[in-house]
Amino acid sequence: MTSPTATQPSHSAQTVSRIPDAADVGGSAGIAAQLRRSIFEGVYGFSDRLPAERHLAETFNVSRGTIREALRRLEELGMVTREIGSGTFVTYREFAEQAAIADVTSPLELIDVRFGIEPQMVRLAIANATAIDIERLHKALARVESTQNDPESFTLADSEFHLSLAECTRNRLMVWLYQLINETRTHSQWDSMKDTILTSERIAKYNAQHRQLYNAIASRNIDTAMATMHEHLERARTDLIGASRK
Amino acid sequence: MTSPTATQPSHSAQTVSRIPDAADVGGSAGIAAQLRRSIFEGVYGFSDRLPAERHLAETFNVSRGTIREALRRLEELGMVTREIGSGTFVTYREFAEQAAIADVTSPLELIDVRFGIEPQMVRLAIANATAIDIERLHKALARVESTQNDPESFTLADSEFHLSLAECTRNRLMVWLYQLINETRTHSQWDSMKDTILTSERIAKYNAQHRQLYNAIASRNIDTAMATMHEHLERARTDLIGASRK
DNA sequence: GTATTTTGGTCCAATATTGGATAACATTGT
DNA sequence: ACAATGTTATCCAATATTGGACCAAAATAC
Repeated sequence: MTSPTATQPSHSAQTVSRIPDAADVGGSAGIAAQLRRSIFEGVYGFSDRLPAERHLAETFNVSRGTIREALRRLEELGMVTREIGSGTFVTYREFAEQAAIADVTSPLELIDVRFGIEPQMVRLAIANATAIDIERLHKALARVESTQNDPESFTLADSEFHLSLAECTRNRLMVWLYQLINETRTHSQWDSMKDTILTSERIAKYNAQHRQLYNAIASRNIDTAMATMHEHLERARTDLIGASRK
Repeated sequence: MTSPTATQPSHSAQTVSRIPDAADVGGSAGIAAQLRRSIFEGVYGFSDRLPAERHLAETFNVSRGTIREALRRLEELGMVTREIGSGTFVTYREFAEQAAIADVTSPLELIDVRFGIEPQMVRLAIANATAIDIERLHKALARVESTQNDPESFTLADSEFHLSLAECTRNRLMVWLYQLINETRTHSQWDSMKDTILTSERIAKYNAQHRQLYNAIASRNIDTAMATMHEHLERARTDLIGASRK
């Protein structure tokens, strides 16, 4: 075996020596390659669950042990994590173009930008928000207030609250920009610091400011609203600097 | 596997193992994948209500608990929020294409956003600009000043000047955002108005402000710089409103 | 206004499914 | 003969699914 020509299957394409695809290699290595490619291609997106090992064994027509070996390789590559009783989940996330920017942006840089955008958002919101916008902002407020103890869900709800505020401006460019800023917020190094920073005490204080901000906007009190937003961002910056000192 | 040809046809044959789609994996994970895809595709748009849990349970032919688990995953990803007695609502906003946003953004909306960004840019520029940044800003100033009579090239050089200012902040997110704003600027309705607005007299006045701004930044005079930037934007807004009245 | 219906939120216990682990054996290539 | 890999089988621990019931908030009907 091993004569190079012997491997060519072909009746048709023998002219070009076909480079064996990684997936053609039999066994766990080939299966790992196929799964990896599927993940790269987006067949399985971030946080998706792969078919169960026993199902994969059946579809690939191999034993479960082989599948487990293949998955072990993917796990080593950091592309999946496996949870007993639950399944195998994709942890690989493909990056959008903006992810490059988002990844190099520090939380402090983010705050600096927000210091420009958000007070202006408050001003425009007071000038342009309709009753429907205020109502939506109120719902977002209720949601963020209901996440007292979980940093993860607070971060999410907080983003939604500020995005609702952006929508109050009735300025589509503003909304779009703020979406991009929010995106950066989830991808930046903030992600790894939030558990340290967001104690339930701090969350409570942030939420007090959220409510104050809402009240000021709903009553069209621009001075209070602007002042509150400044305090809000100043507090965020202070907490951030305090955390990076440690 | 001795006979190489027997088992692996690999291309073109029917035995290629088809990897099940993410949506085909059973249970809550598969349902979450299907719902997520529907949201991405716009079947359920922003703020739309998803079918009731009990209804989804019937549709997917699974128990309500499974549906709830799938929805919990979507909630975790920030794609939906759930309200007792009301329903499950989509909170995922589709990123509109940049060009589409640019086309529907009015020059006045653009000015409103710049009113937030640019004064902050001035502040950060004074705090962070290096000698090299100041030098680059100076060159940009020279270029914009040399375009006294041509609205087209003034618009271009003006964009470059403000972008150089953005670079003075040493904040990559700021630079990136301002590039997007500049993009909008060239696509917006501004394009059709600039020949009316940009008389050589107005260009001269804008450039006087550019120089004043540069001098204030180079000498780190923040009060003068901020005031000048406000005047600059205010003048742009006034000229714009004046033009749209005609 | 009140009453009814609909909706998501929660808990329970029985059952099914999943990944983790091990052992005995088969196949392949060296 | 040897080592590596794949196969088959079995059991375990953790989790998911199911079907049911009831609750609380919101919407709807009256």
